[in-house]
Amino acid sequence: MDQLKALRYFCKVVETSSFTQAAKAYSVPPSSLSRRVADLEGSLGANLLKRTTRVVQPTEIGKMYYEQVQDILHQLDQIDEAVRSYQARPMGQLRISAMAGFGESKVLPLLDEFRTLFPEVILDVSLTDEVMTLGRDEVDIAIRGGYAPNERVQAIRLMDNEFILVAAPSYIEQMGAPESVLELRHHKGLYFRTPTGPNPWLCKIEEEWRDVSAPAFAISNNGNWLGQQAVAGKGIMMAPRWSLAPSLEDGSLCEVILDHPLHVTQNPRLAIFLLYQKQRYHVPKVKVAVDFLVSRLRSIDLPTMR
Amino acid sequence: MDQLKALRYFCKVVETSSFTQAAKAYSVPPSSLSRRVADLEGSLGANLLKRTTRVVQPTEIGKMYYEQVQDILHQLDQIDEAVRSYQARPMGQLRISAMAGFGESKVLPLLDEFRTLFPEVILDVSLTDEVMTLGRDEVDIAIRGGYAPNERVQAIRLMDNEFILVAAPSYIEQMGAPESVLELRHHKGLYFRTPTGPNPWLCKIEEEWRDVSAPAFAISNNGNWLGQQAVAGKGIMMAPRWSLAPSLEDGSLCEVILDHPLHVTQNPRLAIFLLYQKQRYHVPKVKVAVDFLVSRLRSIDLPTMR
DNA sequence: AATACTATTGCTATAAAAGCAATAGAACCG
DNA sequence: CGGTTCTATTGCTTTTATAGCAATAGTATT
Repeated sequence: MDQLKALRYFCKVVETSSFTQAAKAYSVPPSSLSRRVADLEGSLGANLLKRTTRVVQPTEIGKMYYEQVQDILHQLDQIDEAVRSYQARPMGQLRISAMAGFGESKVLPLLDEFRTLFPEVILDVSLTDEVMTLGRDEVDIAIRGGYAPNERVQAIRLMDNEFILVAAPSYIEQMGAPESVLELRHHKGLYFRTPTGPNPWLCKIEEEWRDVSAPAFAISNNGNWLGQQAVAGKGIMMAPRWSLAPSLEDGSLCEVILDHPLHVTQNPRLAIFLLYQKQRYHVPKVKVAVDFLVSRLRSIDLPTMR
Repeated sequence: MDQLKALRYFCKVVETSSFTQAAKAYSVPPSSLSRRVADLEGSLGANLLKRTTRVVQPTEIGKMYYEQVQDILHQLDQIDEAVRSYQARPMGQLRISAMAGFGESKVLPLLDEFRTLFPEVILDVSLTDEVMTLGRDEVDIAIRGGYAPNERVQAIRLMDNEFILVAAPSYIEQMGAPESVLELRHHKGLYFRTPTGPNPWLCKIEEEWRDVSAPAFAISNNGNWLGQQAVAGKGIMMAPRWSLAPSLEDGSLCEVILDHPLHVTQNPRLAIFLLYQKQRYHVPKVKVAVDFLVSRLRSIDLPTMR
């Protein structure tokens, strides 16, 4: 029995809830699927599908089997792709997902150079703060603020993601510079909205986390606009240090130092990571893109670091 | 082409470095293997093996392919076993690995009951502080002081593993009760040796970790013997709270409280976990054993908890 | 009750793998 | 250095298993 074929057939049947549909997908008669799946069930000694002539649905054990087998088939496909393309040139579609702000200011400017280096790689960059699932077929490379979700994913630390409090000189002149975190309640906060909600301002006072957010003047998921608001003296803002270099240099924004350090999460060492699947590193297009992005984005970090 | 068969053949060839040997393992002529592997290479468009008539060894890409394929085949086998045994009674050999001290005092006493409940399950318990690799075929259930090594392994917290400092009344009478961690240097330490070396005594003074171990009077990997030494007033000892309930109750040992809390690792919330592979939870023997051990060992925890 | 769609089964044709014997290449040994 | 032995591969035949088709039986829908 060609077990692998049987597994593929079985999965397709589960996905389409139909032998006929699944058969069409593989361009074979439904009888073939019926036989292969029956073989599979026979060799396992368990019924995987509840079948009436009208409805096909997996049994409890069938569901479990499907979940796991599907994952395995997916892994196999990936390995095959890796080997198949191993000795080929970097080419084909490459999907990159990056956090909106970081992607726009740091990643996009690099892509022209990348395209001249590897013209056969077609880039598909999506900037979003939604969390994409690496591992399913959707994304080749992700740039995120989180660690690796599992051991099949490699995470490379690109740079710190330390958030600092900034405001325009005009704002400070008008409102006065806060010196204590408790004074923030009398200020105007500009908040970045993540998919999980606006980022609060936290600080640890005597081993206890407290939310010392200022009243919100504006909330947006668009960092640029928030930055403009801050520069215009509309409010005070927590933003990642890497995004502030130009504004701090030309003096349009100043860092505000308080009695307690301010954070946006309880996680102490926030950082930005580049994520990819280890299995796929040997696919040429993935390899060159990972290496390129890591080399370029790590070098950006150097002047910011201390 | 039966791809799965080809993969199995390929792996066996890599493992034995020989088509002939691999063929024997599957009781088929070597020509079959040669053809299947050749097919595989054809479909991948890559040479997996360097072959002379005398030596067979994987190419660079072949090695990579082997590693990954082997893992996948292993997963498949496990899933199949889970499904095959799904509706069977709990039976067969079940391997449990537990930390020596905890296993002896907490796990072994339960096994008679387990055996009467599930007489067809043959228990194979190994007590060792060496770290066993769950995931390879060696162990079904492990009881350890660490978290899950990857997302395929489920970890269930059984109880705290807080270490406290204890000594016999006679020892305290003779040596005096230490009040500060810095006084420990004038005491006699009894140390438990883990595979990574004797457990030092650490404490955090002003955000800084310091080793405040007493000079060693005795070191052993046998907790029982160390306990006897402590009861005999030979020295002072750091031991997990769960192991001390009897001694503390009958007064043969007393807890020693110092100015700073003492630890044996920098990890703050030490605990004991039961580990098993999620994939295998549906294998009846594994399921009943996990459920049994968790229910029994968690209930032990209750009187110790606060 | 008739219709339309479904999964399954019996049968035949076809494709693929197994098995065997023969061949060619590589190391070993006297 | 030539013979021996063990190896992987290849040509050919037999055997097995799958594909493909047509017919059947079952289940919803109208």
